[in-house]
Amino acid sequence: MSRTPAKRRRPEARPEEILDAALAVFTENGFAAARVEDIAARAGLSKGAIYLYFSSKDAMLNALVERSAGALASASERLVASGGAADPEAAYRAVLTMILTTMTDQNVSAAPRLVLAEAQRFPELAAHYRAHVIDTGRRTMRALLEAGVAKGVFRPVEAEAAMRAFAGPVIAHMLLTTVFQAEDDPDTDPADMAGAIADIVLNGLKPREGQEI
Amino acid sequence: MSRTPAKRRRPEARPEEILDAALAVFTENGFAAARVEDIAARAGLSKGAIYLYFSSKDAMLNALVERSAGALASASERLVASGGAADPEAAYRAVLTMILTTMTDQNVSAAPRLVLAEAQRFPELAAHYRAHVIDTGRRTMRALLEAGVAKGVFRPVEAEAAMRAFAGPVIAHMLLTTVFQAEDDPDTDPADMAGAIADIVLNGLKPREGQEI
Amino acid sequence: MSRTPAKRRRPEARPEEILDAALAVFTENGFAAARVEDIAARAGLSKGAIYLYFSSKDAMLNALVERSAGALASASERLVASGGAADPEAAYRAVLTMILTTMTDQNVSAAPRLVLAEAQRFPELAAHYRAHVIDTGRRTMRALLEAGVAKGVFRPVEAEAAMRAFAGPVIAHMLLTTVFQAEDDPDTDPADMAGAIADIVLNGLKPREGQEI
Amino acid sequence: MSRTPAKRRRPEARPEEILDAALAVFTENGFAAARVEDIAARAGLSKGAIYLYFSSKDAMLNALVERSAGALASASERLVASGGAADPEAAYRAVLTMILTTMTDQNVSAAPRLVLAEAQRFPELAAHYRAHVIDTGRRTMRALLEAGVAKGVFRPVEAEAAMRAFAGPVIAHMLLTTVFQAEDDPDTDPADMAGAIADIVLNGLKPREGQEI
DNA sequence: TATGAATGAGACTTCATTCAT
DNA sequence: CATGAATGAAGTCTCATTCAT
Repeated sequence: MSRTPAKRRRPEARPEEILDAALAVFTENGFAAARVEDIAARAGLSKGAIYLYFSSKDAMLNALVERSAGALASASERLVASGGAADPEAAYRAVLTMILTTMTDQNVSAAPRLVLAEAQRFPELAAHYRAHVIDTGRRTMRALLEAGVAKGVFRPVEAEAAMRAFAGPVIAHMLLTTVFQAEDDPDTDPADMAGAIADIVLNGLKPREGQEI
Repeated sequence: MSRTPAKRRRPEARPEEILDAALAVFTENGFAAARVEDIAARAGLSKGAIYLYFSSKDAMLNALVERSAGALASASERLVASGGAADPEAAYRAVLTMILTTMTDQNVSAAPRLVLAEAQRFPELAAHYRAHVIDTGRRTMRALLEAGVAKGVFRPVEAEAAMRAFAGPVIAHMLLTTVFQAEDDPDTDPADMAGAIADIVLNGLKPREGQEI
Repeated sequence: MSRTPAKRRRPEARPEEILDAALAVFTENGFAAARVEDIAARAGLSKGAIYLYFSSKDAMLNALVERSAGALASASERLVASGGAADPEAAYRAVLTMILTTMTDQNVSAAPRLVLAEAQRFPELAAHYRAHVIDTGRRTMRALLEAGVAKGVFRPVEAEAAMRAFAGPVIAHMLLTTVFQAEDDPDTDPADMAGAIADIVLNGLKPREGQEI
Repeated sequence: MSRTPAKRRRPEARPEEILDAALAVFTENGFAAARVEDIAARAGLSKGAIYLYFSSKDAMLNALVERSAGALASASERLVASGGAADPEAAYRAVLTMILTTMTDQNVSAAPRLVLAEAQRFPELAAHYRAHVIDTGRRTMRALLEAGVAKGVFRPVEAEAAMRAFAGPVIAHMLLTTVFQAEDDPDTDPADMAGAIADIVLNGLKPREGQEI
């Protein structure tokens, strides 16, 4: 008459697991339409247990975004450090390839997409992302650009425009391969796509003879 | 078994007015969190009156997206037509300037941003936008690109990559100036930004001597 | 540029037409779920016009029931008058045949069924029907019974029981052939059914030899 | 994004309690006009709790009717079994007395009355009752009748007519003592009434000398 | 008289959150 | 720590009723 042992839980990683579940449910249904109960079920917990780890649904969203922002920011920071100065062109290609490859993965792009979707409704969230992700990215690119100009491989261009030229294609690619993906879309290899985009953008930054600016 | 009444006249443009109100409320709060009553209030109507024009909240979203998609698609189509073939570079500059200028207006960018936000949750909506806006844009760009290659002012580049290079900066700019806008952000002139971006991208498409592909 | 003439209306009978429409819609959907707009449509009028003739939905129900009650009561009263005294047995057979034949018609039974359905919710309505229809019926039957007893063709039986024995089968038949009718139910001829029922009930009222009460 | 709480224990008989409450409210106001909140209040629960047990208001009505149909059908079946064959006349008297006694209780007659009221609007509901209650009753009566004919105590009469003669008075009595009851109505003892009705109906079924059919 | 746009109360249903166990 | 029954606020949608035309 004894019960089955049943799986023991590893309670240390609980919050992380919950956030994973929350991210999945949020991206699928949108934050407002996501039900805490679904998140709980996905995390293998009961509704009530969620509140032992997070004080509210909002708190989960915040934690999620912060986690994502932190990851992206530190990734970005690692990039500047890792010898971008030595060969800015190669660095840019590497960065682009890496980002496009990662972002093509639905799981990785989920958090940024979630931010995109909810930013309007939660300004603090947008602000956080802006402060951590966007500004870090901006610094990264600016550094890359300055290094390139210093080495003579890039023309001196307006930094904000360069930033849009750099980051825009990444966002476009992410959207086209996730939210706006059609079933019959041929899925291009992210690395190839990164290469092709880099060809255009880097070429666009090259100094042209007989050109002042 | 009794209620209270009220009055008002019907400017037969009601549906449009309601959609305008809906767009505003949806972008502000997100679709799920938007209350029909708020939309009604903004449209100067009572809750119930909304349902004389739209059968449901969902129907409003659909109508909204269709209206926006139609507008964008026809704008895009007009572009191909209007002598892009004659001077693809000038055409690209014109297009970019136009789009950036319009999209900087919160009211114009509202619908596309709404689609971005809700696409995940409403796949049919994403499909509609994809079929009408994205595919039309794709055709437009491809035509521009081919014209340029034919004239020898563009290198032959991978069309999908070019599309990301073309459209990406626009999206990036829109996001940076709307959702991720900080108060202390200097607001750059859209035309200047368009010019700067065009410099980079067009330069990136120029044939370079001693270059095969 | 002239408009078509369109059918002129006969405005005198309006209220009656509206009541007919109301009866149809009420029986179909129940009073609460019936929509004034549907009644109006059925009557060939606009929603608002209904209120020119009836002050409320409730008023229509009342008028309806009163009309039906009046008809039934006067029919019942005519019965007593029409020489029931001469041959009570024949009179009972005639009455039963008549009622069963009429009640088998969905349109005729509609009002009584409506009363049955709504009586609980509208006590005044039930009271009205009771005072006009049921009590008149009760008097009719009592007269029939007394005439029969006087002539020696009926035993003296408890009047209330006789009333249930008389009226009950009619109600049962009405319910079985309307609300509880199955498609594959053979539809018996009302006159035959009336005859068969009369056989049983009249036989039940006959004096039996060696029987005191 | 926040609510208030409360508590209570679950007597695991919740569904039954809710159905009892629902039956009361439905019969009082009719299904359409009944408010879930009132049902909840009568069951000692909050509005929301109802939906933990029933998925909708409709579901409650269905459950209610099924519960009632089951009870009536099994009661009816028990009757056939319990030696109706031995003495059909006594059996009929017993059945009639029992039913009239039970049905005079407002609580017992509530469900059938509800079905009567809503049958038109919910055909599946009528069909369910017909299949389970009416058909079972029909079989019961037919068995009783055949047993009586076999024993020579009943004349062979048309079964459908007999059914109406049997069941009709019960329905009539139920309606007269519930929905159409006047305050000043003397309330007759159900057993007496059953006896008086049985006298008439059974007498009506007796074979009469010099009678072929 | 007749229309039908408009109102707004109201009802069902959902779901974040709490707390007794 | 965990559960899940319970609460109740809130939101969508319906529809009786009114009134400007």
